[in-house]
Amino acid sequence: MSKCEQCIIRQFNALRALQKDDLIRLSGCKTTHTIKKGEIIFEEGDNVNGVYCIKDGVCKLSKLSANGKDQIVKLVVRGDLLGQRSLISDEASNLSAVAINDMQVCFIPKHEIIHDLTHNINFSLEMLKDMAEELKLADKVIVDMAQKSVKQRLAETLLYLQTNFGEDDNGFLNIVLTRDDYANIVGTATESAIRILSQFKKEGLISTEGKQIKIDDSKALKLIE
Amino acid sequence: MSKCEQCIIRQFNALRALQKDDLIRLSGCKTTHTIKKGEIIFEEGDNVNGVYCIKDGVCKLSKLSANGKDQIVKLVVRGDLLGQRSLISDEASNLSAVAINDMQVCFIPKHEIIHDLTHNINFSLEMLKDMAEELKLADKVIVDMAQKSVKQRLAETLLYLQTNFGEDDNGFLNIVLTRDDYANIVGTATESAIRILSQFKKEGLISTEGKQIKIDDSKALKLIE
DNA sequence: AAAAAAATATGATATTTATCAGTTTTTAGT
DNA sequence: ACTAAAAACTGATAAATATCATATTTTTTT
Repeated sequence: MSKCEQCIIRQFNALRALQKDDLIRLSGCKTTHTIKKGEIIFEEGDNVNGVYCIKDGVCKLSKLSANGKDQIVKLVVRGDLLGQRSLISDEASNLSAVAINDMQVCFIPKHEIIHDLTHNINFSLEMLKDMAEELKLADKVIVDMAQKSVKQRLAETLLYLQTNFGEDDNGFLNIVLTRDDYANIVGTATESAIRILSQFKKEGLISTEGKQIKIDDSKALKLIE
Repeated sequence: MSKCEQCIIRQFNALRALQKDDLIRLSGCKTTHTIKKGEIIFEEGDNVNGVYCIKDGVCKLSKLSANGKDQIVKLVVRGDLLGQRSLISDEASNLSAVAINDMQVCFIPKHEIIHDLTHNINFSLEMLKDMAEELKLADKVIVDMAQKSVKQRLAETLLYLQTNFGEDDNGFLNIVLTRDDYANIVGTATESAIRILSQFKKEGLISTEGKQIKIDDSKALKLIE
């Protein structure tokens, strides 16, 4: 069982504000889990009862729309917390979380997080800062959704993945999404996402090998109108 | 000069967590302002240096997109705070705020808010809760933008205005927006917003008198596809 | 290794939305 | 009350995107 006080992951999120004794307490009650690719961590409407600290892997946060399509709102990655939003509001989750990769996570029960939030002002302030940052990002997504074309949004998504996940030795993006995921990030029909990726390929902006995507001309992707 | 400790508006936002002595301190350093319809409160990129508490009136929070159109992200109303997001992140504002009505606001300097955030855990927790609520709302907007048609979004906006602002004696919405504002909330071209409103009118869903809009058939508006 | 299922791909077409151009109506300023 | 400017409106058309149908490829299961 790994120890929170020795875990470097906490430096990436609000848990960095906790002191040694708090971390030791967390270590005692947290549980570590392996989550397989495709597994549902929680669904819209579930009571989450705690916070997940992502040690490794990626999951998608999505919301079902009236027309039956899932809209991916955010990718949650190594170092992020998952589940804080609804914990703080003390309500069921407004989003579903599904693993995109095999994941390693620690689950910290709600009670413990509440304890730290109410007793450690540095922790609540860090949480507040993180939430403010998330809100800013969400505002940006709203504007992009409302004002940019599907092609632009898809190009931006590819560039986002490049800067945030990097590339492997062969130049492929270090994250593999289905075409359906791309469509659900960008907010379009799966066929449209596929079509645009094909077009990018024809124009030499990207190349693909199965689900893997390589960005060949990021400059041109940035200039997509 | 009105006194914070006697002001009921604070019950509507995180300031409700403050005790009498804190409120008296705020009273001493806050400034009260009248803002005329159309006036800019702050712009994207401005340093806001404090938080506005809205005593009366409405303003729009918007962000300029690459194509030169403003996207309205949120309407800020009586009882809301304005400017917390960027204050907490300690950075320039990511949004512009423009008065839609004549407004009455109190401006509380950054330093004072920071003082309360760092010394009063109830206050930071209330702020955190408010921010979590905002984030949930933003997630919903993202999904709507991505998955619903312009017509649906416009219908929803009308219903939102009805429930949040109510109607006057003649049944008109208690808030008056320009067609351009409607377009910028919904994320469409001004002509498209106008066209859809005209269509709603023809179909008997709404009626208009200048900029004023009356909802005649909210059931039908809810069923728009 | 074969069969079934799922994901990817592409074409044809319909629908939605944007753009451009111009007219009418409303608002604001003197 | 008059004028100029801004906002609202409408039509014609173009562009973007969704939908439906179907083929191909990849993945999973047996």
